[in-house]
Amino acid sequence: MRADARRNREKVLEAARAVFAADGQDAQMPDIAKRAGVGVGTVYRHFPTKEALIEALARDHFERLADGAEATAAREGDPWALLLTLVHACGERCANDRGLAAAVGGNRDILADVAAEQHRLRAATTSLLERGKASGQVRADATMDDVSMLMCSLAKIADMENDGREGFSWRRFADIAFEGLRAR
Amino acid sequence: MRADARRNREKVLEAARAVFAADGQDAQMPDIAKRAGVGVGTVYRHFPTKEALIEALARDHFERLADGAEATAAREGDPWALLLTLVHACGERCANDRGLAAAVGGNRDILADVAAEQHRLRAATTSLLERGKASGQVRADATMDDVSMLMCSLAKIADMENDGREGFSWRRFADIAFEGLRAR
DNA sequence: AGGGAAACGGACTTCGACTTCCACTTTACA
DNA sequence: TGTAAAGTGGAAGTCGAAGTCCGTTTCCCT
Repeated sequence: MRADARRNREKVLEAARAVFAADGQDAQMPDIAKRAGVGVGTVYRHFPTKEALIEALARDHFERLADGAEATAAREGDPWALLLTLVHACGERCANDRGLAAAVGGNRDILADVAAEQHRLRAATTSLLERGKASGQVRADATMDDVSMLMCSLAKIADMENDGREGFSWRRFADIAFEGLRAR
Repeated sequence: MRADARRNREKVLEAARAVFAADGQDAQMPDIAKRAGVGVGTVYRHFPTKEALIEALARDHFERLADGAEATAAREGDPWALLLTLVHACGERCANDRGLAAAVGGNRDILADVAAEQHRLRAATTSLLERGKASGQVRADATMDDVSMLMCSLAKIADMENDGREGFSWRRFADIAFEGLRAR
């Protein structure tokens, strides 16, 4: 691959990240091209469709999420606090990136393309969840899917907060909903 | 208004209800017209834009939600159970109607148009919330917005469940997240 | 009954997005 | 340096969905 091509590919990815972060899934290709300082043709040379571009970004995002989750799961200490950390990290990222929020709460097509990363994320979360159950802090019937739902709903609330919905706070919501997983 | 016009208006509303329930916000106008057994021109005669049609349906939905909430709030008995009933009713309706789910979790334009109905819903919920606090079942710092966020997230989870997302269950999620409002 | 206004239907227009195409430019290599 | 292949830009093409228009039909009132 030619050097200028590789450079442009990076510029496109970088621009796409920014534009999708700001506008979510309905970011527009010409905007991305303009921001990258290239023509739309160049964008399409590197990513045959908009969906392919979204997928590349989604993979990137989920990789980071999974990395973060594995790092958190590897830490010593209070499982409850670590789980909360993990959930907060998800909220934080979704709040800063509407594209990610859309991907997390999004259609199954995209999620299928990042199945590997998703699996790592689930595995890390599950291990923390089990630790939490063992320590008696997490309710015994909690499942990975419960945490999944929590994360997805969190993505939605973060997105609505970004939309300017009064009184909405993803941090507040995360704290409350997460309490529902506590053993009693 | 002519009799046939009124009849057609009802047919359109009825069809729109069904199509939006099944397809959510991206239901298509020709589909609605076909289902109603009329031409698209007739649909546009009664509702100048797609948005106007959505708004009419949303108002209808929120009216029912508000009515249900007020009825629940007026009942005697355990405030906690009544609040849960109310939250479940919201989930149930969202699960049965993707249009409603989209409206609840949706853009502020639509919600602004049903401000009055939303206000009744909020008022009824608030009164139950206060009863719950007074009885010591609900955490003292809970707010109406917390319940709002819970309902919106519930709409999202119900929608994802309808999308066929494995392991997702709005009832399960409602129960868990709602527990987060319990006083400790 | 009959005339005129209201309503209807659905082909057509518009519009806004994604995507393609190709004349031109840049790079890499002999 | 010259040349062929790779890459570029952005105007034009395509496509799907919303919305319009007008000849035809239906209804209501006298």
